[in-house]
Amino acid sequence: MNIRELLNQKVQQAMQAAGIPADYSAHLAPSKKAGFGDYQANGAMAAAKAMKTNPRELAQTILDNLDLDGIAEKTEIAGPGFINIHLADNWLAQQTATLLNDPQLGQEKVAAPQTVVVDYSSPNLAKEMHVGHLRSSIIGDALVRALEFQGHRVIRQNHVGDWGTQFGMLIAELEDQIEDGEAAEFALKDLEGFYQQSKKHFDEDEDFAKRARDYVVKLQSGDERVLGLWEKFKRVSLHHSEEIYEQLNVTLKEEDVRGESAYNDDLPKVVAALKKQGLAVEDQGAQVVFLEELADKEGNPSPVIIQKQGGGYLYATSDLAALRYRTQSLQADRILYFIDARQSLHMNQVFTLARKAKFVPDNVSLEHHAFGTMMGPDGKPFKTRTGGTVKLASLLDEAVERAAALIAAKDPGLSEEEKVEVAQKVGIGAVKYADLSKTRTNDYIFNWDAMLSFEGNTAPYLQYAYTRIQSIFRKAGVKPTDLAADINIGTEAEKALALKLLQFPEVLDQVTREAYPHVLCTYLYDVASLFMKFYEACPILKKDVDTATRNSRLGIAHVAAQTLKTGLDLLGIETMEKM
RNA sequence: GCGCCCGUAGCUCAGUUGGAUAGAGCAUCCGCCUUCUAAGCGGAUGGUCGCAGGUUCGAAUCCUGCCGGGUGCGCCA
Repeated sequence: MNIRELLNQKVQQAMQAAGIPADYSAHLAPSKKAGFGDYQANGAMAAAKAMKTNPRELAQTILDNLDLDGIAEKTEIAGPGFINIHLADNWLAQQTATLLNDPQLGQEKVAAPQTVVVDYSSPNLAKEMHVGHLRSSIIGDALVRALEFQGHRVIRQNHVGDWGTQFGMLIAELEDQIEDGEAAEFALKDLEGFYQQSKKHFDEDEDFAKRARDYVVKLQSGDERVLGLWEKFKRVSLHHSEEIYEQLNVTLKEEDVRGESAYNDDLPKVVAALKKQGLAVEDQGAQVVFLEELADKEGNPSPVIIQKQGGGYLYATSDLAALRYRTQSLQADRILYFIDARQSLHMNQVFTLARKAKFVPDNVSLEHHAFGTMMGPDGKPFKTRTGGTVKLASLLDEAVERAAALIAAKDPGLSEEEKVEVAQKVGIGAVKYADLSKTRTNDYIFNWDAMLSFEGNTAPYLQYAYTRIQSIFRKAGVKPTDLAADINIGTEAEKALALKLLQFPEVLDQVTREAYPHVLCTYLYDVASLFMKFYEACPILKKDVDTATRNSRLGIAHVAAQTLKTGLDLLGIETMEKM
């Protein structure tokens, strides 16, 4: 049940019955102010303008044709031609009751599922994961979960950086250390340190550097021994990423990894295809495509190098190969990339070129969902005190430690085991929510105190709202599944909460359409706030509450809890029974 | 130089193909617990929506110019 869609259809029909051409939309939206009903249709004004008639009169004609019997208790025209719709309490109560035992919470599985390929996280295996990988990993994962919840077929693609010149250097270093008798796992325990060390050798030791360059060639020509060392390195580095995903509660698994190296065999084919089509031309010894589509003011086309002089390939080439794989082999209808905004030009070039070369059919949607940089509290890029890159692992550890300290200070009477669980879920949830709740396209300021303040629009506030409801059920000794599907709405607080709960599907629509998880965050915060108000205004277990009212309110509370739990789960944030 | 993103309350942020009196949280101030978790709720203060024009019934939103910040622009990924 999607209220917005239902009302939109009804108003749309009424508009057509009123003689308005079908291309004018009802422009239906939730009302912004309490006095303006629950939903408003703003389409009459634009239509009247085009038809050169009086907007209020046209709105009246639409109302005359609008049948909302049983759904709305009142419709009215306001201002220059707004149509305000006041939904009926009975209808809202009935609809809420249908959510009681519905794990989908009103979100029906889509009738025509799409195959959606989502490219996210994609760390460079040469180094340890750092804060720069956080946003892609958690925003991408939230979208993946939301799309699956709607019933789409989602294919995760972790396009890890596992190829390129730096691997020659890393393999040479690994070889040296293994000869010294160290196991690969031990040598690579500190991946970041290992990288620095190998870089140092490369810069300072000419023989080492020569060997490193030689290994790049051997790697590319398939030398078995070098390939073996490379595999060993990759396995350890991937294992490190998997540990991070597990702690972060990100759903990426080993089988979702398809790194750059997977496309090695396709790279010459991509170049050959582009040359054959006359798109790629030789320029200063390299193979270059000049895109007039992205030309500057003077008409200079935008160059994309797909093969270096000397024959090496670049990441534009492997991104093109990946696009071919995703459309041809994976049969994607939609491909989403969660990559830093700084790569916007690159993505634009790759998409433009892929279309031009017919690697991707017109009906496949290519979407770069960019995001800004993570800044420190001073507004500058987030770094350690010494100016180094912040490792993701230490950031997450610190989050859990800080959460544990707060729990210890509050002392809510939890067992040791519960404290560990709550610290984990609150700490990680706080970090993720702080990020997910901001519009992804902007840079965002990372601030420990704000995200863990346990007040306002934070993960702990939402988690707390959930535990409050669980506490009510524990106290009542009632299983939610035993509740009769009988809900009554008698107060403003109940109505406002019920209406909000029924809007879950329409919010998810927007989230997956625009790839904006912050919309879901705002929604869940509204749910939690409205529940808190309901909790204050509507006693449930107190003496003077009659059984019918008590059960109805338990029902509303249960749907609120499920909405919070499910919504947070779609964001990759866990809930707990007590905190 | 050119491209892309951004500029909203002291701070952090919302604002749904242009809609009604621009909204939250934090901070500050004032209230509310012997009764379902006060990690909560209610109220108050706080705005030239960067600046200037334009488009129209209507602009934070669209267009143009300027100011300020970020980021990117041929052989790294």
